[in-house]
Amino acid sequence: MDVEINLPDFINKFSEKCANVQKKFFKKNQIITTYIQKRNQVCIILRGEADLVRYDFNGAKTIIEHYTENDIFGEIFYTVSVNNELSVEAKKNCEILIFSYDSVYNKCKENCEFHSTLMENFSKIAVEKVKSINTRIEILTKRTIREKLLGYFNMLSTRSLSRTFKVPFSLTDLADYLSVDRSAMMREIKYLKEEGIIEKEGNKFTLLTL
Amino acid sequence: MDVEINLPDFINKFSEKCANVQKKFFKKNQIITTYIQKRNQVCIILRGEADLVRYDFNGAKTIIEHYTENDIFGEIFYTVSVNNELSVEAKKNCEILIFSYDSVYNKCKENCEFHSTLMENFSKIAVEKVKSINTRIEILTKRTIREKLLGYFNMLSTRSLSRTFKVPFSLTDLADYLSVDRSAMMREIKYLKEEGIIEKEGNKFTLLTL
DNA sequence: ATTAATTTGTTGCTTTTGCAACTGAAATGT
DNA sequence: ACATTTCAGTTGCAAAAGCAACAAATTAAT
Repeated sequence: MDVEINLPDFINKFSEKCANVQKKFFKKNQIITTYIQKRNQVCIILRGEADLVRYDFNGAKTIIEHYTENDIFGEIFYTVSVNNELSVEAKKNCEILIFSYDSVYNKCKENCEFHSTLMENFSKIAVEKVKSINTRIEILTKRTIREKLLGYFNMLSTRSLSRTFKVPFSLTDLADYLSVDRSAMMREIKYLKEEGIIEKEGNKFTLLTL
Repeated sequence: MDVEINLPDFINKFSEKCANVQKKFFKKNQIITTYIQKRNQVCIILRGEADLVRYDFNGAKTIIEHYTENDIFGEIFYTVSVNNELSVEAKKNCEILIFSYDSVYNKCKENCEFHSTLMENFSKIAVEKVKSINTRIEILTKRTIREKLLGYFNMLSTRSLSRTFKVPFSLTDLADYLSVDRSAMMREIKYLKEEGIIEKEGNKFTLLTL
C-alpha cells in the first residue's frame, strides 16, 4: 500500500461551498496570522510564499519555516507561549485556505469533497510535516556555519536531483533560516568558494564535491 | 470538540492478538533500531527511555530526540539519506511496540481494539509530534548557549508547572541535545549560577528569575 | 569492597562566530 | 528617471564557543 499523498490534487477539490473553510488573499509583506494560544487555526497556501518568523527580544529574526504552495501551517502545530511570538508573513502575494482544527474531525453540512478528503488525508499531511521539520532539525543541529550551509545545500541538491539549485530566499533570509549571523555566513560562503567546494551565481549554487 | 488524545489509554488497548504489531524488549544501551531508507517502521515506547542519535563523521554526537513512555518514533517521520545515520538507543530497559506504517491504514484480520484505536488517533499523534519537534526547533534556533539553556529550562519549568525541575538526562547528554560543546555549556551554567539566574543540585535545576 | 568507567567541573588556549560599520549593486516605489 | 530601500559583499575587532586536558566525584561492574 502506498501511503504517499498528492497534495495538489487534494487542494484542488476545494470549493467555496464548504462553510467551514475560508479563502483569503494577502499582499506581499502582510502578516497572514499571528499565533494565538488556545486558538487552533489551520492554514494551507494555495498560491504564494510565506515565512513563519520569530523576533527575539533583542531584535534577532529567525525564520522558523518557509512555506510554498500546498504547505500547511497554524497554531495546532505549535505550543504557543508568551515567550515566543510567532507570525506568518507573506513573502509574495498569497491565497490562503483557513479553517479550524476541529473541522478536520467534523464533517461539514455540505459534505463537500474538499472537506472529506482533508479528513481522510490529514494524518498523512501531518506525517509529511514531521518529516520536513525533522530535515530542518538535521540542519540546525550541525555545529558550524559551514556544516549548516553544506547540510542545507545537500538537501536542496537532493530535492532538485541536481548539483545546481536555487536557494528559495535571499541570503539575508537564509542566514535567519540557518539561525546564524549574516556576515559570518557570507564569509563562510566566500571560503567555500575559495576552496572550490561550491560555485555561486546570485542565489543559484552548485556543489562541486560529493 | 476536544482534539486532545490520551495516549496511555490508547496504548493499554494493545493485545498480543494483533498480528501486525510486535512487542519487543531491549536492554539499556542496546540499539533499538537504525533508520533504513524505504522501510516504514513505527515504534511506540511502552516502558523505558530512548534517544534518537546521530553521530557525525567527526565523531560529534547529537541527540535528536529523547523518548519516554508513550512516545512514538520510526523512519516514517524521517527523510532517511546516506548522509545521516540515525539510530535509536535504549537509555533504560525498554518495552517497544513495532509495526509498519501501512498497518496504520489497513485493518488487521483480528480487528483488534489497539489497531482500530491506532488508526483513529494517528493524525492526533502525528500533530502532537509536530508540536514537540517544533518546541525543539524553538530551542535550537536560539543563538547562544545561554539562550538555549534558558529556553530549555523554561520549557521544562512550564511543563512541570514548577520553577524547579529535573533535566531528564545527564549534563553530557544535555550538551549533545542542545548541540553545543559540553565544557562551554558547563561554563555557561556556572555563569548562570554566579549571576543568580539559576540554582542547581545535581540534575535538578531552579529558575530564579521570570 | 574494590576497580573500572562515566560524569562533572574547571581552565588555558584557539578558532569560530557575531557585531558594527560601510560600500556598491540591485530592486522597488513614485 | 530618480530617489529610496533592500540586499550582497567585506573587514577589523570583540565576544562566544569549541578543543584539549586534567582532577574530583559519582555511578556501575565484578
